[in-house]
Amino acid sequence: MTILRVALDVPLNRYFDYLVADGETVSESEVGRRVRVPFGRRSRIGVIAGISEYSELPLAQLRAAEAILRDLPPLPADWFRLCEFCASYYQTSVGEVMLSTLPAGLRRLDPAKARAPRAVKKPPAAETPPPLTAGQEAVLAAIVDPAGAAGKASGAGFAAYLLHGITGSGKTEVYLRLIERALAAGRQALLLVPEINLTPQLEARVARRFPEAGLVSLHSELGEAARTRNFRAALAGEARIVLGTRLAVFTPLPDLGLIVVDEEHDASFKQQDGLRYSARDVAVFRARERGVPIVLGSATPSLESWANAVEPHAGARYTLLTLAERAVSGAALPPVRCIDTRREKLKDGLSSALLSAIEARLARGEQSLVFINRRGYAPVLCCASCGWVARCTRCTANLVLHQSDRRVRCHHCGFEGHVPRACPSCGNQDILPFGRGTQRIEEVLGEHFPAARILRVDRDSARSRKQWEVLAARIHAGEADILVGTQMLAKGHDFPKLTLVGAIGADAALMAADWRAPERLFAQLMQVAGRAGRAVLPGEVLIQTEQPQHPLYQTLARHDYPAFAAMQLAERAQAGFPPYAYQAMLRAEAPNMDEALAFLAKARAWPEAAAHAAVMLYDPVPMRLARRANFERAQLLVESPSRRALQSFLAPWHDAIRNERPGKRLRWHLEVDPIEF
DNA sequence: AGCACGCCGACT
DNA sequence: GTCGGCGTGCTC
Repeated sequence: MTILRVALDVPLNRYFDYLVADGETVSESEVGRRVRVPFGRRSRIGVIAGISEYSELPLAQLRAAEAILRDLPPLPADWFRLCEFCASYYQTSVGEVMLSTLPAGLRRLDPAKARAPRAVKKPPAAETPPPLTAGQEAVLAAIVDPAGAAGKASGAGFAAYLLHGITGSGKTEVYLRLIERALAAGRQALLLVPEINLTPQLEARVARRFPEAGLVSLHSELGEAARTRNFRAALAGEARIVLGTRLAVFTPLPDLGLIVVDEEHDASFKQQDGLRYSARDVAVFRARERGVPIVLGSATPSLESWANAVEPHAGARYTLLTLAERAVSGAALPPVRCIDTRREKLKDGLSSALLSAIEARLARGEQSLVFINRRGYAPVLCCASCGWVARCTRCTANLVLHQSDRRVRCHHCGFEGHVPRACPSCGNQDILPFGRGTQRIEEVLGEHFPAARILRVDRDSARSRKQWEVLAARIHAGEADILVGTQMLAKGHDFPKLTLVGAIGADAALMAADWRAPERLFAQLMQVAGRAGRAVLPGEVLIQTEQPQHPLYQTLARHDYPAFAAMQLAERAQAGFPPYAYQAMLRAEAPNMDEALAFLAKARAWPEAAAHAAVMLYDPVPMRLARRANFERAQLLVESPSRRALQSFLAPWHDAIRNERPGKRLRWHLEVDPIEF
């Protein structure tokens, strides 16, 4: 008797056994194919995870599979191991991992007729690679040649490298050379990037360099058909290079020989809903499991990765490689200077030093960038006479004034409303904006420099990839003198005429309750500072701050990431925070805070918790944004110095919570390795 | 997760 | 009298 063991998209962590349909012959080679099966009263698409002679259930309870779908090559064995690892590590079911990482087109009951793949447009000439710098040569020499690992036993070729390269040091060229080696050895390469929308030129560059490699990209903005097509090409081995965002880490690659994670510190590698995984961590597991090298690159590595590379007790899990020089000769790192804003009265948030620096750029026909990580006009709208503040009725948050379209918006739930003419509380007409966002800075700069062409770049002005590309093209064409923008502007693009970066409002991150805020701020400022003077023109970075002596700014001014990281790691070690502890977060949301807290308290009181001595459960507390979209939210932190101990606690605990069957109005989830608090 | 079944309150 | 609330249980 042949039994199909099928993974299905249900939160039950087991496979489901099916009989083979009449007349079907099934062999071991069907493992990895999709299958349509009856489940409950409807049909579903599953994946054949195994074939067996026996079932634990009486045969009479088994139903027959409806059809095995043979439109794709079977998913490979290492893809199953990857999904199984993720299911167990992130406390979800195998079926959910497997099915949720397939493109929607492959989960369809009625498979759309596969259109013939469009002929791949081959880019014109393959371009000549630029000569390598000494630093790049050294880095490449230190990385085990994937070709050497080819054909060896599983695990033999694994090595993890942390490539710490300052902005403009030519990390991308290193990636390209490594990809070249992998391709030459007949292997596939997987290149993960944080947000492909912001880096269309990277895709173009890879395509130009490897016109024969059938490069495909995989990211969430891709249409369903294109995503299915690209997934298929990767699985069939036709695409030799896959470039994608976090979801691409699950792409089946039969000849995988190299993984690169660019900007590995970036928070967008962490999926924040559904299956809450870290694509960077999954990538490292995958490389180890497949026995291939992985390179994590960043100018400001995550402290987790940094510790893995430099901490003696981490046993040098990663090999640290450094690119300390900019690749373009003469393009030095821009000097970074703090402007002490305690010494002068600011004009609408801008210091005279920053204003005159912008003025000098205008006079020379160069571009300036003002970085402020807050969109909208003003974060607070307040009545001058009674103190009323515009608040979101559904969230514990203030409404943000968006002057450009005279609306107020909640940045957490999407609520939108008119700007009130008068104070709803006392009727006073003086409703005033407090604080500054990109729109207000844009306005203020317009008043100071009426002749300047100012361009604002934030999630409001660049909603889609297309809009952002149009803006980027205008900046490149020199159609803007001053750019005002959020974090968005810090990524990807090089603007040759940009020689001044001014950062305002950065201090907010120093006061933040989130202990990861300094790490993020340092990375953001380093990244945005890297926009200045990337070509021949020298650049300059000015940071407005009330704490110019702060070690974060001091190390930043010296471009000394290692010193900053050492400082942060010392603080983390002292406080017992990651990477010196492993964490999981149980979150609950309900119409009432009491319900959410009661649920967590019950979970905390799980009797068997006492048996896990190495695991510590904190008290349930309301989240910082305690109410969002009419749900009261609370969380419970679980922590252990041992990842293994945490894992062995989580699995039975998670089961116990699931069996509790909390009320219908309560939603909860467990997140492993949370990064947001 | 869906989607059944099943047992108690306010409506044509 | 029944329409519908959500508690409980199952899915190979």
